[in-house]
Amino acid sequence: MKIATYNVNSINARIENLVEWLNKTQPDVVLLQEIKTEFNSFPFFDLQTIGYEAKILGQKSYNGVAILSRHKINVVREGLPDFEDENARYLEADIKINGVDYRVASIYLPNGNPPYNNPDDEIKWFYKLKWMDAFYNHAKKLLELQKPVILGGDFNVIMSDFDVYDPEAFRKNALFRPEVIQRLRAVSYLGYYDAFRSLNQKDNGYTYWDYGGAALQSDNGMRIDYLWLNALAFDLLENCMVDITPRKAQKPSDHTALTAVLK
DNA sequence: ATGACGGTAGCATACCGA
Repeated sequence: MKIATYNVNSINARIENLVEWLNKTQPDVVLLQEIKTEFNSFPFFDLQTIGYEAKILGQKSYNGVAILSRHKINVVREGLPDFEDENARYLEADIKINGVDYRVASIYLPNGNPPYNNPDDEIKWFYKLKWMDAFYNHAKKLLELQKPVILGGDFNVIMSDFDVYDPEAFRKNALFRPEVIQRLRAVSYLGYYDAFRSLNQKDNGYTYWDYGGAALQSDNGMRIDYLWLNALAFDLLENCMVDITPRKAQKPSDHTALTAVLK
C-alpha cells in the first residue's frame, strides 16, 4: 500500500495540482495538512470523482487536516486527547487495506515562531511545546495497539543540521531549537521510525522550499514533513521517497509530498 | 530579526506561514 503526506497550503488553491498528482501517483492513503477550509467548502466531489473518500477536520482560513483514501476511512479521533486546541491539527483513522488494519494520523504541528521576542510571541512558542508534549503522550498510547501505526504530516521540526540548507541561520528558529528537536526525538525513542531517514542517509530529503527568490532552484529547503512508523509498520516498509513533482508543477504548495510504500 | 511570496477574509489591508 502506498501512503503519502502533503501540506497543500489550501486545498482549494491546490485542487488542480492535487488531482493531477493523485491521478499520476495513485496512493491508497493521503494525509493532508493546511487545507485552510471547512466542511462546506471542501472539494469532496472533485476527489470522489477520481476515487478518493475524504475525512476532514476543517478550519476556516488556517490549519485544517484531512485524510484521503481509496479505501474506507473510519475516523477514530479529532484532535489530541487531554489537550484543548482551538486549531484543527490532528485527525486519526483506521483504514483496512488488503486485509491489514492500519492506524494513521494526519498531523499539522504548530510553527511556534517567533520563539521569544515578546510575551505575545511566547504564547505561540509554548503552545508548540505543549502541543508536542500532548502528542508524545498520545503517540505512547498508540503503541499499545497491536497494529501498524503511521503518524504523518508537517511536524515543523528540523531534526539535524543535515536537514536544513543553512543551519546557522535557523539555529534560534522555533523549527530548530533544542526543545523541539528533543521532543520529536523522544517520540522516536518511544518506538517510531523516521521512514525517509531510516532508508536514506545520503539525500537531504527536503520537503519544503520557500516561495521566495530561487529557493527551489538553489535547493534552499528543509526537511520538516515526516512519516513516523511504529515497528509493525516499519517491518512492512519497502521504500520512502520525496516526490518533487507537485512542488515543480504549476501553482505549487511550498511543501512537496512524501510517499512510502508498505508491503 | 525577518517576510522577498502566497493564501484567506473580504474589499483594504491584516494576519499567517517556516
